Formats: sequence, C-alpha cells, structure tokens
Amino acid sequence: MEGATAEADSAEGSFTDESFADVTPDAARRLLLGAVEAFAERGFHATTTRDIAGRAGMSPAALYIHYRTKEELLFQISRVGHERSVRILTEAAATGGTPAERLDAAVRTFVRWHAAYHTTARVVQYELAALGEEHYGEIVVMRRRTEEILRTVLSEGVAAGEFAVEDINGTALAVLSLCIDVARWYRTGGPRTPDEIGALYAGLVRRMVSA
Amino acid sequence: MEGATAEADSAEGSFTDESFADVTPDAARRLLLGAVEAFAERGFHATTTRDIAGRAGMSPAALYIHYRTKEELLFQISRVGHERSVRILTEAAATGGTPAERLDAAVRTFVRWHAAYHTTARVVQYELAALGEEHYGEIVVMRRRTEEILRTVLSEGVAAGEFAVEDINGTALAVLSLCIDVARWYRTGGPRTPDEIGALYAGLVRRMVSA
DNA sequence: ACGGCGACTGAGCACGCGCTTAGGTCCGGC
DNA sequence: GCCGGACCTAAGCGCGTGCTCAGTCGCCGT
Repeated sequence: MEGATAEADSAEGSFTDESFADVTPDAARRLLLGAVEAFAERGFHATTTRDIAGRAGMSPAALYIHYRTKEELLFQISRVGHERSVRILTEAAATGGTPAERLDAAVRTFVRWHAAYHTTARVVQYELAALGEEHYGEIVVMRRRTEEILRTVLSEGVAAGEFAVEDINGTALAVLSLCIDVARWYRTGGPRTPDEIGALYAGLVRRMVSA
Repeated sequence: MEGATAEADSAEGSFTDESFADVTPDAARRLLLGAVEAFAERGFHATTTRDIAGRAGMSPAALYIHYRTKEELLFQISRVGHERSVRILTEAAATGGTPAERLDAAVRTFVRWHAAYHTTARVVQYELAALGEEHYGEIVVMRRRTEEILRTVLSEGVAAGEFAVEDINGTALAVLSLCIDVARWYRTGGPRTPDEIGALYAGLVRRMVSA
C-alpha cells in the first residue's frame, strides 16, 4: 500500500511519470518521456521520430543510438507501463483484509494510476495495435495476469459470501474495462482529482458486485 | 424499441453495418465500408488511401471523386455512427416505464450496438483525435447530447427514489465509459453474444445505481 | 599529452504517402 | 448518330517519413 499511496500522491497537475525514473542514460529517459507525451497526444502512427527527438532536445539521429526503431520506443513504454500497473494491482489485491476490502483497494489504486498517469496509461492501453508481433506477445502475458488478479478477488469474494456475481469472467472484464477507460477521458485540470475518481469508482464497483 | 431490437438481431458473426445502407452512389458506400474496416483494424493514420480503395475494388484515384480527403471519409463515418448511436440511446431512454426500466433499456441497447457493430463503434469512439478541428466540433455536440441523456435518466431515478446516486455527473460518465469500452475489447466469435453482454451490463449498472 | 570511445549531429537516402491530372469508357437524351 | 456528363483509371508529382552514415565533440584513463 505504501508504494501505491506514494504512487499518485501529488494527485493534481501534469507531473512526469516516475515509472521511467531509473532509465539510463539520461538521454534515453528524455526520449522515452518525449515519446510518451507525443504518442499520447497524437498516437503512435501520427508521431514522427523528429518530434520525439525534438521534445528530448536532440537531433533525429540521436534517437537511434538508444533505440533501434520507433516501435522499440513504444515497446519500452508499454513494457514498463504494464509492469508498473500489474505491480500496483498485485500489491493492492494482496493486502490483508476481506475480499471486499481488497477489491476496493485494487480498483481505487488502479483507477488512480490511470488518472494520475493518464498520459502513460493512454499509450499503454490504446497503442497495443502498433506493437510488433513478438513484442505484442510479451505484453499480452502481462495483460492476462491483470485479468487473473481481478478474477481471483471476485471468486474469493463469492466464496466468502461477500459478493453475488454470476458471471465472474464477464464481470472481471467489465470492472477492468471501467478502470482502463479512465485513461481515455481523463483530463488534468478537470473537476475531479485522481483520488476522487478512485474513491468514486471503488464505490460503484463495490455496489456492482456485493451480495 | 422496435428499431433498437432490429438493430442487432442477427447478433452473431461479422455482418456489415446497415447504418451506411442509404449512402449513394454504390461506390461511395463501398468506400465508406472499406474505410470503416481499415480504420478499425489499423487506425486512421496507419491506413492508406490505397488500402481503402483496394477494399472497395477501385483505383486509388476513385476515392477522390466521392470524398475530398481521407479525413472527410473518417468524418462521414463518425457523423453517421454518432447519429445512429445517439438515436439508439434516445429511443431507449424515451420508452415508457420507470427510470430503472429506461436505464436498463438504454444500457442494454447501447452496449449491444457497441458489440454488434464494434468495427464501426471502434472508429466512432477511438479515432476522434484524427478529425479536423471543425469536424471535431460538430461531433462533440452529439457526444454531449449522449451524456445529457444519461444524466437525465439518472436524475429522474434519483428523484423517483429508485436510484441512490451521489455524483450524477461522475456516475453518468462511468456508465457511458463502461458501455463505450465494449467496442475496444469485443471480438466476434468470443464467448458472449452482443445480446448477452447487453444483458450482463444492464444488470451491473442497475446494481451500481439502485437504492 | 594523447589515444580511444561513447554520445551526438548534419546531411541525406529510399520509399510510400496523400492527392492530382489527363484521358478513357459508358450511357441516357435528342 | 452523337454529344455531355458521370464515373473511373494509369501515371505520377511533391513531400515527409523512418532510418543511416560519415564525421565531430568532449571526456576518461594512462
């Protein structure tokens, strides 16, 4: 929880994602951050390598010293982003407490991450189709783990009599879908902070599944 | 209801969207349908005009007899698609019955449309950023109407004592988000028919808001 | 002092893109 | 019979793209 709480604590404003804090060298990290911004704004295919390099304050050619292709840049973003989001979900779902409490924590922090880091999250969730086949394969494994975590919590809640859920697979998919889609519509400076959306969504999901 | 029921009646398989049935001449309609497929598969920016023309069985130049630019093709798809989806929601929310029944009908048919015509819906919901500024402005008006319909039903349900919803705006956004995101993950040939997903989601939403 | 090496740039290549243009074909009206 | 217009194609223009490469800069160990 500690990590997950720190994750989105400053909550408002467009601060950069610390997911990429330990990427070295410095230029490689700046390129990644530039690419995240650009991909989130325009999409992968509408973004030029010149734009990315420009945001990082470098010439177009410098990009290819640190990454072999534009697609590899996307893959690194996707990989790190997925690792982070899976970690957050795992930690939240593994806290002590009843299944209801764990589902609450999972939805709350997952949503908060998608809102606070919606720039990264948008690339992570909506640019999958631009990945190469092999890279996509690696990512899909992590995505399946995400679904598995949700299904597990729901099953345990049903077993404990806390939840009344007929279609566990379908409901898990719906809950995830609800959380993920936050990255699509969230705007910094909107009426709600990531924390508030997390709280709202946790409540909605709780009512959706509780017995 | 009649129209909305007919809308997704054959329910399974990848049948073409009749939204574009009255587009003339024939070649213009074939181009639209080809563009819908291509945009849904690869996204607007990754789709070439040669690809679209090829799917319609024509030379690249033929596209420009019927549409001035590639973007206009996207706009026509987006416009017709939005009109259709707004009409569906409006009709469902305007049936007689309690707010709970109308919310049920709205979610059910809206979700069914997004699943059954997920190809069109994916373009409609996820390619907005590729629209030109003026065209985007036109579309946004329709999207606001969609939100308004949802907020109205929720408000009426609260007033009638059927729903217990604190944050009407936030909840309306969440419900819409849930429905829309179906277009992202739905695949034809998956375990659930559009009808089944509609029923599942209507139930989930009902529990989310009911007093 | 200097060699070697990693980081970076300026210039530019080959390609595929959106779109245009000149011209061909077909068909209904007179 | 033949004109006019709607529809379509072959060819290709100009440009911006992803990416490359020869060469420069500056820092480090010796």
